[in-house]
Amino acid sequence: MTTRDSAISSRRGRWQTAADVLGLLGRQPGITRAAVAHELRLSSSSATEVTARLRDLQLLTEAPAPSHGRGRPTTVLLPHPNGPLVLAIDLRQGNWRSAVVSLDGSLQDNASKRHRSRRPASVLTSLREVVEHTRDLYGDRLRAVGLAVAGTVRDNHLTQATTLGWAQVDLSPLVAGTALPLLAGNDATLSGVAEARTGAAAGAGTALHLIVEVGIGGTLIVDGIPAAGSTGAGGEYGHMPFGDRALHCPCGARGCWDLEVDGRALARRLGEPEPDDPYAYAETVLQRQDKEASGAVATVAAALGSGIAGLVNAHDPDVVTLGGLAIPLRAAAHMSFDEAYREGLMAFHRAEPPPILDSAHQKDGALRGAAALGLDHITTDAAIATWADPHS
Amino acid sequence: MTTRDSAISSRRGRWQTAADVLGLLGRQPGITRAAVAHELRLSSSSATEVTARLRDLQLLTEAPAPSHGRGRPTTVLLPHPNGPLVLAIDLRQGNWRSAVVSLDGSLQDNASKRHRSRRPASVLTSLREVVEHTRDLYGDRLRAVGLAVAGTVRDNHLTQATTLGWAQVDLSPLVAGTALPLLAGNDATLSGVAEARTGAAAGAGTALHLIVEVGIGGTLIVDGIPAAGSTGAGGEYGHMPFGDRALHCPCGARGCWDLEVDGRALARRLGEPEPDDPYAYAETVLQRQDKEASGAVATVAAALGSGIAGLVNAHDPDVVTLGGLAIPLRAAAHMSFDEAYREGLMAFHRAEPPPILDSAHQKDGALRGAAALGLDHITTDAAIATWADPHS
DNA sequence: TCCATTAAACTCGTTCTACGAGCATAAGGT
DNA sequence: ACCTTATGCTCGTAGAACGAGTTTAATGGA
Repeated sequence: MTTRDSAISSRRGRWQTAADVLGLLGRQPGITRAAVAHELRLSSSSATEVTARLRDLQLLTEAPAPSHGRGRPTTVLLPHPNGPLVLAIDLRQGNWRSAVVSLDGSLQDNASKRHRSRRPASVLTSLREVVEHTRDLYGDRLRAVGLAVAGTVRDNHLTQATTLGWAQVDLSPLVAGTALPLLAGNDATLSGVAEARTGAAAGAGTALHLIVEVGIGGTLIVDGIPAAGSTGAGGEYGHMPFGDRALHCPCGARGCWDLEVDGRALARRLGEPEPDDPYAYAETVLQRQDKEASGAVATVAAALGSGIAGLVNAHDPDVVTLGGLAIPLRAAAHMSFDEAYREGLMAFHRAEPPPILDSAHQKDGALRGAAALGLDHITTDAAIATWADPHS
Repeated sequence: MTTRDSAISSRRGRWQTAADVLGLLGRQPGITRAAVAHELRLSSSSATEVTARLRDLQLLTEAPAPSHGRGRPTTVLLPHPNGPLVLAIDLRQGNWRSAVVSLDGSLQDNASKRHRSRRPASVLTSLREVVEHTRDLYGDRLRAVGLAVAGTVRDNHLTQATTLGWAQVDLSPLVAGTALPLLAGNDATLSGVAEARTGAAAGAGTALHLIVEVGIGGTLIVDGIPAAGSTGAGGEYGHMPFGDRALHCPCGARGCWDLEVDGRALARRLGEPEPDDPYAYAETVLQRQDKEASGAVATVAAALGSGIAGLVNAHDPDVVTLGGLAIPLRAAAHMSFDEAYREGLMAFHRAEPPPILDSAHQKDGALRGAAALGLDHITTDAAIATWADPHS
């Protein structure tokens, strides 16, 4: 009992306040030291102490802040040039993107590449090279890898990835041999996290994020944390039975909302066969000016608006953010969308319906969400303790 | 948008560990001191210290625990006979119930009374008498009042309460003059909290709780915390458009799930007029043995099962718990319910569908949830500090 | 019966975060 | 120049949690 295996945590919460400061730095880049002290309710002496410790550890640096009115000027907290980094990767259907991220969430060394082959082994090898290259470049400064994938992730295994056409893929080879922790998550979930942390839903207690690509994905985010569910499959709003029960969904259920809001729905309305690439198909339909196309778009936009209303009734979010095709879809048929949204709301919500905003990060969302996942990992109490004393 | 200035300050306060211990006492009544130390990862010296402090403050007492095998026996932690108490109240349509709750969540002094008049002023006066009587009985030991109401609550104001027929009622008169904090919440939400803490969903990371009474209410609970939404209206699953869009719901929207799963739906299926009391009507239909009734029950049970499947697809809960009429409804038409549930699930979930369990607390759920709300309030760092030094 | 074994509680000295009080500092305003 | 204001710094203290070592109260075998 005396020799407890708690070698990791010398003392509980020892670096907790330091972790909070670094977390704030990621959520509000460029925040001043005085603002940090105010937000975390620290006394000025504590702020002095914690920043001094973080400076000593090469976790952050300070630069003079532009002064506002009287009083001694404060400093802006910035990530240290030798500070820890995270590699963020967004694995998409046709390509991947990566970036190296510092504690303030800023992206450097952006890279991207189309898949030569879409087979898991090939893609993972390609990504592993990125990881190793980054590792060679930054050495011990690189502390974690955050990964966004278009699929359901649980314990670093893909359990479901219909868009990629993968199944049961172990993602851990990505970091095998590097001793780097891999933090993987669903792309829609992570883009929602990015919106809630630093995007259009920043500051919202409850935020709902929805992305239309092929079908619809999304996530409910409460206080910055996504409701990931038991197996990481939380946020599959596309498979709520909002639609026509006569329609069979590839998922096995019937009447899925998925089938009403994407390129497949547009094709059905236009009497055309199901497109191979529903995303590209939807983009072409959205560019057409004819009456038929705009009618189909209006119908689909209405299905989107009415479903969102149902989710707003259920979750009562502060704000809803949209990504992917949902943005041009709404823009192309604002009237139909708004009407369906309002009519689907309970009277209770109609006086002040939650605003529906276009996502601020757009295509960067998933990458920034992956970055946030990685940063969360390296700004924990335990991770800072390890950084402070690697031999502990 | 709500600003979350307090969400950030997760700093460990002076009494934080003591608060954690008391919180554990409420979740696992009868827990031993050794188990607490193990769960909170405290060293034995810390456990000694924290229990000693809590004993000195008359927050808990210790009793010898039955020994299991060798070794020095540990003690069971029990609420102190002079320790703090919470008054829990469940305000229902026709009556109210109350109980005095100690730190282990046990209910004493149970009371209940039918409303003489259903008008807000009359009911609130009646409840105020309960509060004052309890206050007189227990003095300073009474620290908070937890209240469950069948309506939407925000900042201790009822903003919506169709079953009670109330609107915009300020609940604070209940505690006016007593300086007691009032913690009010929705009854469905709170019964879900009770299930997640100490009931059928205990230990679940993500739990979905659904209650059918008149319409359907519920809540999504992540790590013991309900997703209350922006204005406290989270969990209104009854107003998702799972149903027939031709049907108008009193809420203003169309096709609400609400209309498919309660007494009103049964009446519609049976070709009868809408009942005045859909709950009682449903109970009589459930007792009928004829073919027509069982057909209607099967249809309604299927609507319930299929909607739950949609919510499971969306939230991926570890477990679903049922309350109210949902329990006899499922029992009466298990086949229809199960079939609709399975068919509505995505293939992904079919291998291992989340279990759907009857609630453990049944009619006590809301009361126990109100108790949990109150206990949460008095087991915070700040509340313990005030208890320790009332003059601070 | 006695004693080794075991798990847990207790004691003591140490570490270290956060704080309060008081002082110093760097701006803007008058 | 001098006051005002907001902020940062220094120093001493409080007190929670810890590690190491010791004690205690049970079981179970010799």
